[in-house]
Parts: sequence; structure tokens; C-alpha cells
Amino acid sequence: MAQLLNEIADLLDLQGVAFKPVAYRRAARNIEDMDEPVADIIARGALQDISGVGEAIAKKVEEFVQTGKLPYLEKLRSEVPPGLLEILRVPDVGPKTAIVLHRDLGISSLEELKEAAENHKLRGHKGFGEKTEEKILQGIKMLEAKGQRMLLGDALPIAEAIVQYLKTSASVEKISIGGSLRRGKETIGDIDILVGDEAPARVMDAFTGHPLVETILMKGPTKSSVVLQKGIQVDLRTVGTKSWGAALQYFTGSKEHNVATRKIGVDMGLKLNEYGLFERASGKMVAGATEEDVYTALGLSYIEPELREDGGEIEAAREHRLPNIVEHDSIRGDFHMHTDWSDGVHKIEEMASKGISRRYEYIGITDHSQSLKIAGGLSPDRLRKQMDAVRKADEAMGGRIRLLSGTEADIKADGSLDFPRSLLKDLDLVVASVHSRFKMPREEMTRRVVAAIESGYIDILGHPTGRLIGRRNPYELDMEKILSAAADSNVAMELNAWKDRLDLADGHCRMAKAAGVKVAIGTDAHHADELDFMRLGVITARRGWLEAKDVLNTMNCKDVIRHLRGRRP
DNA sequence: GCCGTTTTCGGCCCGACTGTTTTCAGTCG
Repeated sequence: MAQLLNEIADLLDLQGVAFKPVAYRRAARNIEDMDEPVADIIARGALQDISGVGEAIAKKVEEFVQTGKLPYLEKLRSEVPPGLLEILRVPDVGPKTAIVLHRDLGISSLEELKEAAENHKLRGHKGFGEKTEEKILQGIKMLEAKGQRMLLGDALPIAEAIVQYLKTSASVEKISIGGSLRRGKETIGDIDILVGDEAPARVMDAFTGHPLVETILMKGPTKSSVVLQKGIQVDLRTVGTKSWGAALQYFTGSKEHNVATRKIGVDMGLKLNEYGLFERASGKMVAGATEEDVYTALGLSYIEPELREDGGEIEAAREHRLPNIVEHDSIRGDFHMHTDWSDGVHKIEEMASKGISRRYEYIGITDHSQSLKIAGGLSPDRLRKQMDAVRKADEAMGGRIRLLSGTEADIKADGSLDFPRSLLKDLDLVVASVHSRFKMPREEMTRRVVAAIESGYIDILGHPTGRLIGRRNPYELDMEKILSAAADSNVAMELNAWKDRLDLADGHCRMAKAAGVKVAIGTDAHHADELDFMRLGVITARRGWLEAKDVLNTMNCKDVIRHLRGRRP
């Protein structure tokens, strides 16, 4: 649905229509952000409750869901050559340029544009010169080579390396990651970095001179963009230090959050830009040195970067009822990891020492169960042996960390668990996950998972939707039903922190919290270093508005053990 | 097309960089 609305926006753009494209894109984005199927929202009669969806768009959405057709879109498509849409994807080519290309030069596809640029047919026309021609060719090349969005867990280390490089090579005064990366989105389009410094020229030179830089897209006195190897775009922006807070606020986004905050400013007779918050009449600066100052001056509580998605945080900040979202150092343990007993790399003791170095109070050893042969799942007999091994290792730790003996038990197709109950009840911790028959119909899959939740033998539902970001869709599930069953049985939902899972996703975390279900962040580490994925999990939990009390592994060791033991039949 | 601590009509965030211009339009974030 969101795709169709975005297409309508593009087509309207290409017809030179004003304002409507913005409205359609806003509706598309907010519909896309919903964690509930559009059909269900329609059934609840709540379509127009979505911000940006009014009468006209609601009618079109309902029409499409009911009939599978959208005559309005079909009409637009018939009015605009289909190839013009792909021309819009070329960087630096927007609707105005595309219209001119089509109207004056008869270009109506990417192929034709490429050919015209290569044969220098563009230069000479009003507004088109040699450079524009080159830029368009370069843009088409980038489009063809364009990689997918990066995972949060892949982008973060690259960005941190560049920050470190600029700190040492240009000794900048202030520096921070910005953009979607600072907000902790699960995938990142490009990397944004902000520098607060009074003499930015040397910073720009250092940045564009970074050894990994392949192409310099633009370089100005305060703003530069480069492309690294593998097609990763990095934008650097500098401001004076007295504007640091306003600039960081601006450069963190999201775009929608910025529009909303700037509107609040407008309503108060203020103007917000990256240099500060100013009185519109006098031009006097009201705030800007810190983000806190800016939000306070707008009558808002400070809003954490992870919440800045225009998803209700502005209203909550105005009423000073924002959640006190979970901090990274509140995490006291990890509930999900594998060792060399199944498909992990390291020994129990090696995982434990990594846990100690992370200052954990406890870790759960949860190797695979017997059905998952491909991952060396443990037979009941082997699991008994491992329980002994974990206990011995635990004793050897001398109280520095507590090792919980657990399993990641398969939930079989019929909803039963992969070990006999007599065995499960002797474990400290049972994570249960779906690893087979991913394509079950929604109702059947829901029944399967609910059966496992209601078994009374599981503590945590592992990677609840099974999605792999950019690679595998979530299995079909009625999340409301799952959460309701979990609330009744006091079973926690895992937030699997492995970098391509992040499952539960942020939106589902909010649903879990609303349903009164606790979230357990587990890394699913198969290597000791992967315990560090915890921070991706915490970032996602923060994006899901979770507070420390909503997250199971903020509990201290004593309480966790009491909690788990209390659940044993 | 949407929306309202002024508003149900008349607005709709704001600025850097680029290229092609003799002062600005288009694109992007």
C-alpha cells in the first residue's frame, strides 16, 4: 500500500502538482510504519486515525484493499510514461528536471537519458551544461551499482572509525554521528557525521582525504559528501560550537521529526534551523548550544534520538510523559547464546569470560535442540551432560558470573517442544523458537506458537517473527494473539539482537509493552565477540519505547533466578 | 491532500551546494 501511495506521489510530482505529493508520501510512510495489516486497521475502522490519512486517501486505500484495484493510480500511470519514474531515481534529477527532459527532449526512460547524455545531446538546452551531463551519467552509474541499505550493525563500526579518524587527524572540538544511524534504525542508507568546530576547512580536507574515500560527490566550506568503497555514502557537516545543539538536532532527524519541531517553533513565533532557535521578529537567538536547550525552549522534554520518528514522541514530550527508555549499562545479562556443544565457536568458559568482561551478572547457555540437526542440536542425553558441564563451569567462575543452563528448543510444526517435559523442567532457562516450516498459513503458525507459549515450559519466545533483515520476510503471525497468550502465561518475547535479526522489531516492542509482555534481549551469539550485539538490541528496545522495567535482563541475578524458578512447573 | 492551543480555509521547515546564471532554480537531506 505504501509503495502504491509513493508511486502516486512520484506521478503527481511528474505532472508538476504541488503539495499533494508530500501528503501522499506522509500517508505512505505512516501506513508503512504500522505493525498491523492495513486490512485489520480498516476492519477496526481506524484508517483515518493514522496521521496524514484523511478522507480521500482512506477511500483509495479501502478501495484497493477491497477490490485489488486503484483506478486513480491507473489513470495517473496512463498519463505519464513509465520510464520517467526511473529517471527520478537518478541522484540530482528531480521532478522539474524530469519534466524538462521529457517535454523538451522527448526522453522518457533511463536508457534514453543515458544515451542522450553519452552523446552530449543534453548540453546547450536551457539549464543543461557539460557538468550536468557528467553528473547525470555519474548518477546513472551509481544507481546501477547501488547497494542495498546497510545493517545498523555494519554501519556503526564504519562510522565510529571515521569519527575516530577525524578526532585524531583533525583534532576536532566536537563530533557526533547523526542521521538514521544515531536514531538506531535497523537499516541505514548513508552515514551522517556532524562536527562542531570554529575552523572547519582542515576538517573538510581531512574528511575528503580519508583513505577509504573513492569519490567526492561535493565539497563546500561546511558540507561535504563522499562515497567510500562498496558504495557507502558519508555526509559531513560542520557548524560553529555555539550552534552545536541545534545542528545536532537538525542533523539527527528524522526529517518528519524536524518538520514537526520546526512547526512548533513557527507557532511560537520562532525559527529553528541548524544554527539555532531564533525569535522570528528580532532574530535574537533563544537556544542552540545543546539539544536540551532547543527542546526546552520549544516547551518539550528532551527527546532521545531513538524516539525521533514523529511517532507520538512530540505529543508525549509536550505533555512531559515520555518514557524513561532503557540505558545500555542497565543490562545485567544475556539470555541467548551458543557454544561449541552445538553450532557455536567458543567453549562455555570462553563465553563466560566474555560475559565477565562485559560486567554481566549472568548468561544463559542455550544451545540448539535435537531436531536442528544442521546446527548440531543436542540430544536429551547430550543436554544432560551439558547441564553438568555448565554447572562445573559455573562453580569454576567462583561467583564472578552465574551461568544458567538452558536450551533453545525448537517449536515443532504441531507446537510441541523438542525435548520431553521431564528434561525441560530441570533446566534453568528455556528459550523456544521456530526453525522449520516457515511458510505455514497465518492461523496455523499462530496456533503453533501459542501452543508453545501455553505449554508452561518456556520462558522466552526466541526471535518471534523469524525475519532476516533484507533476506527473509517474517513468518505470518497474528502478533496480537501471540502477545495476549504471552501476557496470560507470563512468557517473555525475545528481542534477538543478532545484527540481521533485531526481532522483535521496534514497533513490535511497543506492542509488547502495551500488552504487558516483558522483552528479553538476547544476542544469539555463536562467537564470544557477538555478545557485543547486545548494544544493537538495546538500541532497538529504546526505539520501541521500552523502559528498564520492561526488559527482563535489567533484573539482577537473584531476581532473574527467582523469576525463572518460579516459572518451573 | 491534510490539518487546526488563532484557523474548516489557507497555509504547508529550512538552508547548503551546484551549475548555469548575471541573481537563482533545482535537488537534497
